[in-house]
Amino acid sequence: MPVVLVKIVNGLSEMPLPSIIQKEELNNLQEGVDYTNKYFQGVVVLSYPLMKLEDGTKFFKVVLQDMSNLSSPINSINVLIYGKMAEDCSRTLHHGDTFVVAGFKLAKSPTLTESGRHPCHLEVSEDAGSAVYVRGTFSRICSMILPGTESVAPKYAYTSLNQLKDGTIVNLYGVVKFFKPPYVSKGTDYCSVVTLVDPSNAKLTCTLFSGNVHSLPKIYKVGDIVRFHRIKIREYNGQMQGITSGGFASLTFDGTVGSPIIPRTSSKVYTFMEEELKTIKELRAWAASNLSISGPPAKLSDVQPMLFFDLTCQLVGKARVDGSSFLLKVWDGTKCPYPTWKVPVEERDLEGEKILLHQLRNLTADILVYDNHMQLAKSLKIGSFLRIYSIHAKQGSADNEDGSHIEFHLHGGTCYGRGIGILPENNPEVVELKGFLDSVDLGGSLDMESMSSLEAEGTFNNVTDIESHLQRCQQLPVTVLTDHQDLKNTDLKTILNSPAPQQYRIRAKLRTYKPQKLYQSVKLHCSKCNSLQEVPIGNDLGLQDSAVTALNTVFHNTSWYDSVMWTSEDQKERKIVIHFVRHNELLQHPKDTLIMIEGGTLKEMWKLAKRFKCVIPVRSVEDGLQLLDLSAPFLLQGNVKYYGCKQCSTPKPIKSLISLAAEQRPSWEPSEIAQVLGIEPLQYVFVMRFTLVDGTGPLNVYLFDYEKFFQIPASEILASNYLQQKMQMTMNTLCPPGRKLDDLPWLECFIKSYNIKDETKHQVYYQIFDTTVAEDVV
DNA sequence: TTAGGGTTTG
Repeated sequence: MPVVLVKIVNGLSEMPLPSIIQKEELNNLQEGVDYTNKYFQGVVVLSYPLMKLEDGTKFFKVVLQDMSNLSSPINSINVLIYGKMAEDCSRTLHHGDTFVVAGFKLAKSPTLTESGRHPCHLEVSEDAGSAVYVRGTFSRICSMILPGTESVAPKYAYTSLNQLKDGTIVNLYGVVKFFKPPYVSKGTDYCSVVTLVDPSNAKLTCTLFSGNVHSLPKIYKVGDIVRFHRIKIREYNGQMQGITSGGFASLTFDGTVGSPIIPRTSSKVYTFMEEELKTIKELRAWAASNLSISGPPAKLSDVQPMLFFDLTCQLVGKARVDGSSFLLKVWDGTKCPYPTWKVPVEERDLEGEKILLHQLRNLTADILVYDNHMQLAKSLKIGSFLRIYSIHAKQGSADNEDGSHIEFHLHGGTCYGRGIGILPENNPEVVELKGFLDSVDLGGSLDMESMSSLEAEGTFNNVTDIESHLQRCQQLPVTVLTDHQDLKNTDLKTILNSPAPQQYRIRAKLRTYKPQKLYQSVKLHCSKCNSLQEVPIGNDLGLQDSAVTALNTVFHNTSWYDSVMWTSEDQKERKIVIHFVRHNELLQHPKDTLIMIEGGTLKEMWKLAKRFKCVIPVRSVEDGLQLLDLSAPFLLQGNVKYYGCKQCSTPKPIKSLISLAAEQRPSWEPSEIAQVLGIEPLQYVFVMRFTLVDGTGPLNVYLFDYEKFFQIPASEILASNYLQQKMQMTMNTLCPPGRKLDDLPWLECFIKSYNIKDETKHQVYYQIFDTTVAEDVV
């Protein structure tokens, strides 16, 4: 039997044991029996320090309690572990863990054992062919934080949301469908309104009050899961309503499938047992298919005018504005693609690190908060991490001088959950944001926008400085060579009159280009057969095939993935199956997890792709899973749909992915996935025709670019308005609309000529190589 | 007591 040391914390509810081995009860253990194919399972109630025996062998001893036989006079046993396994176990095992020992030897204990303990002990080692499995319990984690709380857990009953009755006080679980972060009420308390749903399809809106903001649920986003204890149910306007009663307590959990189950609470004592772990997992799985939970919150770079959005950010400055509004200056490391409004405030009223405020001046957003939000805003600490809910990105008024700017308002009131939440430093999204903020280069290049703000701040002394800088910019070529700097320029006429193939350096102007609608320039290219094809558009075309047609869909819980099936609520009662690929028997963090989906719509797949590392649309066939027809993407990752070449691919069964899943740290690279699945991946590419002029003659050259020329990956542009705008701006710089030929900027390019011959004709084509848009243009 | 979900109009 292989040696396996598996640590499962908050993972699977069942041990991933080989089916050949069978469970043995404590009271059946007898000397002289062969336990090679048996296992014993118990909870670690005692462990001793790791020791070395006289011959140097490592030795570790634990006491396991048989939880299924607690009433028996003998309910625990010593386990002696030898060698490397002793070392591994001493590091891995903790009090309260469930420990499975397979393939052990049973021997009589040489000394008198304590009362209640079995007279024999288990001997475990790699040499004896033993295998051990460890499952950390949640109560262990709680007990580490709060020693002694796990053994006295009262048993709670939970009421489902469709069973609530007027005038009762109940315990319940729910998935957050809507919430208002705690705000100062007009009375004496903080208030938070939370709407919950659960698999009974009932809905409950709870109005929670507390003088202490920390005793209200710490909900950060829709989809979080809460457990409420002692909430009072009342009828209000013909509907059930929850309201805080004496002794109200709550736990809040991240609702993401596979993420660590760590309760957020201010309670000093709470219980959390295995059963409840199961409830959270069930609710997560239910919510994943039944609730529309938006993807990651917007960044400043995604902001669209006229919309409301939630922003996760860091506070860098704050200032009093007037009696009804207050200014928060925040950043998230990205830049809003539109000019943003700067709220004028008195220098002396602005709180925050002056140098940092200056450094971040082009990255901060001014958010004006009104009325009831002012009190909380004033109390915020500079440097803290916030999530501001339902910020209004308002188009600046047109009569204003710079009419196109965006203003950020947090209006008064709490409609739509409008408010400010303070995120703790250990919140995973804050940890991620901090990492990102640290990586932001504050040096930055001197772009036009930062120039004008510098001017406003007096760094540029007068208008002439700016004009001369502008002129200098215009003289520099807008594209540059990445190689071949030593070549001399050739004029276009000479190129046209020369035989192909050859390579040239040219200096020319871009008179026109095709396609004018830039999104039409994105194609899919097969590097094997050299074919080009259009990118399939939008809708579910090609994914119809993934419908789960048969009720007896192979519902495999195999060794390498876990499967969950849902039925959609609509009349079609569509079946959706998601298969979560495990790694070393464990479910990983969603961001590291590959999932496979049957019966999902493209929209659902996009949503899942935002949460999980990869999504592969599949269908079930008799002997397992297989890819859909290659009209559908074979993989969705991030914002990108990956397609395979129908002509050059030989799809293999999905189980070919096992080899990748078994890697130490599966990277789930699209290229690797394609390779093991027998797919020849198509690459996204920009294909454009530039008409260049230099006074000697026009020349049509083709641009065939994956990402080098525009410094924008062709694969990502279709999913990003921001990148499309950026590309449009670049093209406007290369070929400014409405400009006379004389006023067009120069491009420096490296081009190759080549021959295309067929039976009837012979033509010379030209293609741009080793050229990129200049740094100050991007 | 407060608020009782469904965007300000600065």
